[in-house]
Amino acid sequence: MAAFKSIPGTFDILPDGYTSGGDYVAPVHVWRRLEEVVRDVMSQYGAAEIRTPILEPTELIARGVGASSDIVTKEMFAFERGSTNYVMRPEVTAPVMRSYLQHSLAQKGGTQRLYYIGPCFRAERPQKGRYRQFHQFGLEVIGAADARADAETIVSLRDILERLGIKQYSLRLNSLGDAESRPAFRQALVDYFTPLEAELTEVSRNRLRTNPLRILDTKVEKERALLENAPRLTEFLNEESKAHHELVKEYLDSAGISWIDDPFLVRGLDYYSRTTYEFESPLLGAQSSIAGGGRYDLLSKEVGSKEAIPAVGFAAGMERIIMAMMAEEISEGEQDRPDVFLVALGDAAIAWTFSAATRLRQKGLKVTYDLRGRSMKAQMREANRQNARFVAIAGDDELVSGQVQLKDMAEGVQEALSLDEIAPRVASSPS
RNA sequence: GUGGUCGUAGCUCAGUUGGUUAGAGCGCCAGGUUGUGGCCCUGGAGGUCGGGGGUUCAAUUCCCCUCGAUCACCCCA
Repeated sequence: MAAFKSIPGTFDILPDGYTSGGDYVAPVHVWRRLEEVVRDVMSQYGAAEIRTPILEPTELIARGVGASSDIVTKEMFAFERGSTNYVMRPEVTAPVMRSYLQHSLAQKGGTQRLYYIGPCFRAERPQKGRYRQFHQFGLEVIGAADARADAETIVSLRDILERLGIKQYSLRLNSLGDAESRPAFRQALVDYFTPLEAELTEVSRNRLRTNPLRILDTKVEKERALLENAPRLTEFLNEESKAHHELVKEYLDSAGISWIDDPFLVRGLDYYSRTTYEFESPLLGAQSSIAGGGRYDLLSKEVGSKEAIPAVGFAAGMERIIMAMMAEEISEGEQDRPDVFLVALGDAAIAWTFSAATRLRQKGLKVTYDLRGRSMKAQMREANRQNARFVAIAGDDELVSGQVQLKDMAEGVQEALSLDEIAPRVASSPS
């Protein structure tokens, strides 16, 4: 038993994949593959990367998520130091908005398309697909009210999933209406359910007070039946919101995306408006959401902007996407492998490996060698384990002649070459 | 925060109806090959049987607590 272990709900990503308590953690090259695809697709959409601090003022996040104080006190890693309250960011939308305002990015002309990749932290009890340190990537399109912006975020996410080879996912879509319709609907829902309170589960009774829209999420049969006659969000949308929603759906159709209109899809927070959506995978258990997004025209004012700045975006859970990739048995890119592994026989050759490696690396090759002075057999085994393309063998004879034996590990053939001939030879061979 | 299940080697798991030195496969190390990997054979290292307490002549095994893992609820920004 090791003396120290990683904090519950956190995990190491190693060069090789491993299982821990039955949980598979994908090797680092899978993560890099995902990140590459994200960067690639994001740049196709004209999005630029933004990196914001892990630590943010607690107040920023508290304003962002609204007054649901439970989230701040119980679900976040927050602490006080001196007179400042810090929080380890639980999401990146509010930080990006903060950064946008802080640096007056609105002055950079038109809309900002910003994407991020990085860790987030929530103090929840871990379960499948839910960790205390987890990783998200996301896109925020700030300064655009146009329905194309809403659709664009969805299409970019679709592109990323497709590029990764993920086939099994679904997209649910809804409109939450604007600053007037949402509170009206919320009130109507409360008015409808209050007389029925006795028929609700305890959970839903709590939601009735704290977050009535969440009742729409219920999985209880009886409550779903009650919802049949409940007020419909769509009835509360004004003409502009309806038109916006229709337009988003038209754009999605033209992009060839299939979606499900789900009037029960809600987000917990008040700053969302109009478009809201969720990508789900059927392969992930209870935490089936792989990405969620929507329009948040009201956030900017919550975090201190004088004017409302229209914005739309999504956040995607990288752990869950990788779980989906693993479940679909997607081949996940390649592990890094050395071009040349140097095998040394004898003390003179051991000293030679260092200078030879330096020289070959300066020519751009990936070069490794054994650091423990082991037997030739062990060195060959190590070269094989590292999946080296070539092995360069040097003993006393080779050091005298100035030529080493370069062995092609896949072909099993070898030839005598000088050190300077190695790089061209490796380059001419198919990797 | 609540509940279910589970903790034996690096990994996946046997096992002990409580009884001398706790096993296998894979992985790791080495030898079989005096300078050649993968396959095969042989050998080896590696475990205070998650931790603490209790019952007992004796606990890895039974009981309690605790920690951890996992799944679900809650929450979901």
